[in-house]
Amino acid sequence: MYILECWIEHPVRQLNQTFSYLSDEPCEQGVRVIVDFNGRKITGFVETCVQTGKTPEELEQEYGYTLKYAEEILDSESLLTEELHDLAHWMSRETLSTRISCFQAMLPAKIKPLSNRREIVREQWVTLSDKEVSLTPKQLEAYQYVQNQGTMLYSVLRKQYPNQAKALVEKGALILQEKEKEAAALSIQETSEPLALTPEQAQVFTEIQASRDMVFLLQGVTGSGKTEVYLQLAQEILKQGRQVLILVPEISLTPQMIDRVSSRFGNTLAIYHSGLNDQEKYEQYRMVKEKKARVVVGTRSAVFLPFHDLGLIVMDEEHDPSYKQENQPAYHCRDIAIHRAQYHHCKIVLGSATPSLDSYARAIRGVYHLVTLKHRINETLPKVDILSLRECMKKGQSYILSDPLKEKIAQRLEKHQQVILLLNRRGYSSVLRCRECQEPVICPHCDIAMSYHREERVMKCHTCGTILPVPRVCPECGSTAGYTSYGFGTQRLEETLQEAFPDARLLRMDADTTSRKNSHQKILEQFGRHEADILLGTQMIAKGLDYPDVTLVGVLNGDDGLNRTDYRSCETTFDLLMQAGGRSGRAEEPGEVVYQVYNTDHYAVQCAARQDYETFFRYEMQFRHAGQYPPYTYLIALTFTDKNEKKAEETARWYDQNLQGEFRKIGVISLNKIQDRYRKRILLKGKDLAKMKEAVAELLERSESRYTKDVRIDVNPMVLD
DNA sequence: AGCACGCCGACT
DNA sequence: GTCGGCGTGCTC
Repeated sequence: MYILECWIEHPVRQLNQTFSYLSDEPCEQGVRVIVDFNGRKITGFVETCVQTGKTPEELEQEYGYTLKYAEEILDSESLLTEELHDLAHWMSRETLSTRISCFQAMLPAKIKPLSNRREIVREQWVTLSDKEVSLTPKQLEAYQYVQNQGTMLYSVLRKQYPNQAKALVEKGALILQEKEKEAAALSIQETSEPLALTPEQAQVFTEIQASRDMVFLLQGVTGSGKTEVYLQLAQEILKQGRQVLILVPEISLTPQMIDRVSSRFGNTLAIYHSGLNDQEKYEQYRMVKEKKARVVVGTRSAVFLPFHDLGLIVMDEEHDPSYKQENQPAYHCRDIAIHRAQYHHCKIVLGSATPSLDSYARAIRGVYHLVTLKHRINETLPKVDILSLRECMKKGQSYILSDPLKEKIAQRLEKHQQVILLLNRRGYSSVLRCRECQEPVICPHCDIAMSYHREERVMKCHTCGTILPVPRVCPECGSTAGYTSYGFGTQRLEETLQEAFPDARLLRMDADTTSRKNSHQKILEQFGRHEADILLGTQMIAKGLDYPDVTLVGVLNGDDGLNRTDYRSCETTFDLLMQAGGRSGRAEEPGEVVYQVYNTDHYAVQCAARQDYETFFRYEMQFRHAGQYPPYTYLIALTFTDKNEKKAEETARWYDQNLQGEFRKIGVISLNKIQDRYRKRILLKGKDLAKMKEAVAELLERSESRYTKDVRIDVNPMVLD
């Protein structure tokens, strides 16, 4: 008899412990079992399996309760390597989340320990049997068809010989076997040869190669050729027979990165991202596990793939916020990647034009090895114009599209060149305010102003998705005076542009036009084929795009982000402006960039215009120091939600009173209500993250269940809203 | 989270 | 008298 210690599939913090079950059969750590848990059949995840000679009665004496038998063992071998198992343990301590939630985050949906998981797709294959049977001429033909193939899919045979296939199996001439569906290997020809490195690239390449350090921060201005350095480093690792992981922020937004990697490494490549369905993810997972995939390009979740022998991890655009998972477990992909690199004794290259302040500060302190690419390949920096919207509006110009920008767009259109316009706000106008009382229309479920979408003539809440008609009567003051619009979004911009340039072909890209699968790629490909003159959209178009015909990039309301209260708002604004600058003039034509902003003198705007990361870094670090924000301190955010505002408040206060340690407590702060749930937050700020985590973990441990549910914990939060 | 147990209001 | 409201507690 065996005793299985199992983690139970359960979202509740209180149940972050193993439960013991009996089994007559042994099994490995990391297999799933079906168990009866308080009358429900749910999935468990085996932590240990220990043989015992004791009888059930003796065990009952020892445990103080009756152990149940596990009802079914689902897997014959562990779903996780030892490394990944330990990683889950480490991750749950780092992120203060439950063990089962970590396992779930690491495994593809098909094999997650989830009770409602869907089945792994199996398919039927036929092979020849050695049995001698008499066949009709047509059956013989079908038999020989299989003989030629050796083995083949039953479904394919049926299509070819619909009347013979079944008979052959029934006669015993063919044997039917079930197999797990395998991913079709990508059949891409390896077409592209390594490019010659510039002296600067070569210097960086050899510095990384020769160094014995593990973590590298590659800071390179946009267009300096970081990708080629990654690819050549990867090439070296592949020669040694080891695997390479290339992490990117969002696959659909970086099609050009995929193209380059796949044309270089061809069919040893696996691509892993959220756009794949469950079966596709599972197939890629197995490709990695069986070492069929040597190079993997993937988003955040690809950092958990079961590599055996990683030789290199590359994390492109390391500052990108999509590397941080906002759901529990709220992990940062960078931390996981570095942890895995340690295990595999391999190098990890964090690359960015605008590294996160945390990473750059670490690089300066020598924790990471800093390498830089200061020059663009074509040696031309884009010319950046900072246009003051204040000035333009004083002259009575449009606050959407100023005259100088309009002028520049007209010039490009005349020359049949392309223009990209960035505006970080979708919809038509950001808010509608009552003409009488000036109150905006607020979402009934969230404390957030709704935005007006002109095409559908409705109000939308961008937080919860609620859609409402424009109210005829102001709910605040009862006036029927109507509304005035303030601010503007991508829809309004599109309209203004079309009026100004009736002949221009426009493409809009934002969350409203890209809701369907692959619509990102379609829009980008269309633009790439020059089927449109102007691409306008939210920041999703600011990432790694590289179109030779684009000679003008405009950022509208580029400093909008500075108005946010978040401590990172300058960093994100700077990043947006820098990325925008990098999009223009990457080929022969000189590029031009226009920032249409209110705060022309702000250091984030000024430094971005000069593509000057170092100066921005120095300014921003002063600000962070003054406010004692990261990277000078560490933060842990605890958010409490409840439909009942008093309950949320009460729970938050309980934590506020009971959390003790060497850190400051900021709160209790009321956040916006979202989807009818009130949110309260406490922020811990301190110098010793380990001690802060310990204090929170210890309090969670001794809390009653009413205090541990609906608590969201975020260690090193990226956004504080 | 579910599901059972438990103690007070509106019904046959 | 009982059916059922959902507060509270437990899950090997």
